[in-house]
Amino acid sequence: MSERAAILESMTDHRDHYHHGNLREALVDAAKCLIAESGVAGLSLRQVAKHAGVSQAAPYHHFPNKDAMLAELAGRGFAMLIDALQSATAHEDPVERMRAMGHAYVRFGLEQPAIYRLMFGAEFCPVEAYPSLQEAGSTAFGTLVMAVQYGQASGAFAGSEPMAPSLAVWSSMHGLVSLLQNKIHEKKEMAGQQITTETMSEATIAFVLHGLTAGAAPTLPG
Amino acid sequence: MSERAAILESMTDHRDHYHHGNLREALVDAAKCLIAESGVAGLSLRQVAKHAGVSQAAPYHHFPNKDAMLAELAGRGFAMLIDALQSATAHEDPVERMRAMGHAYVRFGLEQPAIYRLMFGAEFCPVEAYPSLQEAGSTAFGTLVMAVQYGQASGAFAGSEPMAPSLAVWSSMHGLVSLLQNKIHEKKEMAGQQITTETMSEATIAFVLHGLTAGAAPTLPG
DNA sequence: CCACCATCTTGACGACGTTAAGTTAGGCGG
DNA sequence: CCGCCTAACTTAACGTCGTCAAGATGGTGG
Repeated sequence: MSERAAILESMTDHRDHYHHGNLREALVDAAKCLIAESGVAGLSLRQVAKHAGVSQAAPYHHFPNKDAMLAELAGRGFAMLIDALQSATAHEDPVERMRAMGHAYVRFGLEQPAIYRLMFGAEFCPVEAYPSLQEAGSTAFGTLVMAVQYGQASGAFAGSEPMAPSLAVWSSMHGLVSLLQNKIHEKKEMAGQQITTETMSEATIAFVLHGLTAGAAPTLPG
Repeated sequence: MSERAAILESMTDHRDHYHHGNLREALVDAAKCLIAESGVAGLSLRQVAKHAGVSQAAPYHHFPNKDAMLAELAGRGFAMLIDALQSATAHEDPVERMRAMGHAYVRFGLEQPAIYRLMFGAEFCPVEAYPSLQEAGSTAFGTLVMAVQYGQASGAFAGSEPMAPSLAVWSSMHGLVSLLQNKIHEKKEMAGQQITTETMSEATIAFVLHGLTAGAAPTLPG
């Protein structure tokens, strides 16, 4: 019980011991919290440290610099995204699987907008500098490619080359998330139409599915 | 001629006069230059000032703060984008017009990646705080909507409601630009395929056009 | 019981955005 | 033609930032 209490304490109160116990996790949690409030650009390492109840320099004993900490956040984001995408494979029907994948992607982007921008923003935390992040991104994309292949193999999707349609689908979903994050459907009142997040997602995903299933998919020169 | 010489001088040499002459333009130019090199996040107002040959506080006589200067940059970006999109209307054929519009959009995003990210990044220069930017964005989107309407009216595109397909097209193009900016086609070697920027754009635009022309376009609940 | 060493603190450096107060110089009334 | 007015610019400063160096702390193995 004492150990359990110590663990609980280390997760809730970070000021009892000089040695924090689990500062790394506490920092990541604090960063995740602050990033969700103020965005990536508004995040400061000093704020994170203060929020975790430690001094300004403490984080440097757990991360080489700020970018590395953001990379850690992005890495966890990729893990969450991959999980969400793979859970869509519960659907047997290729079309429904793809639809579920699209919805999962959009849901992740809207529930974790700051982390999503961190992952795909290309402006913070140079993803290029962290090979593990590139690998995570490739894994996530691979999940989509496999779903496309699954649909093509079953005859539900046109074509046999999965890369081009996969790229198109990913582009569409990524763009959709960007537009939804900017709440473009709430501004400009969209010619009087009442467009919600759900209808916009539904419409775009349906548009993409329509492109996947009907006619010949565009191909890349192999 | 003396006046002309003064103007030319003010555009090239910014250190001759205590009164700069045209510092506002010089600052915008310097910012455009620096932003293209180091990205939006790496831009500092002090660097811009130094690059223009003035002191650190000089910009504050022409812009209330850094965000306002970024907003100016973004505004000019939107103007460029709108011009590029509208030039696509030179094509009579609705499909070719839409294809040209897509290519123009992608070209802009790849030729001005930093400004593009500034315009659509949602992280810098809060677009929400500058109504003129929102209006510019709506104008740009309106250009696309009109092209969709044009295609629907001529029977080339399915459906009669332009908003849903327009959103889907915009999403796809925006996502495509993001992926291309991150050079996702160069990494991961794409299963051995040699995918270039052009083939990827072509394939995605063809995919979108296929969705626009074939079958029933998805609709939004009116 | 002590010495070790990872962990954390304090203090500092340069760069940043921004403001305040002073300086310069072109233009206008006399 | 002179002197003032004011916009445009300067220097100096404040607080915050990322980061590093040097010192303090305290649990743990010998």
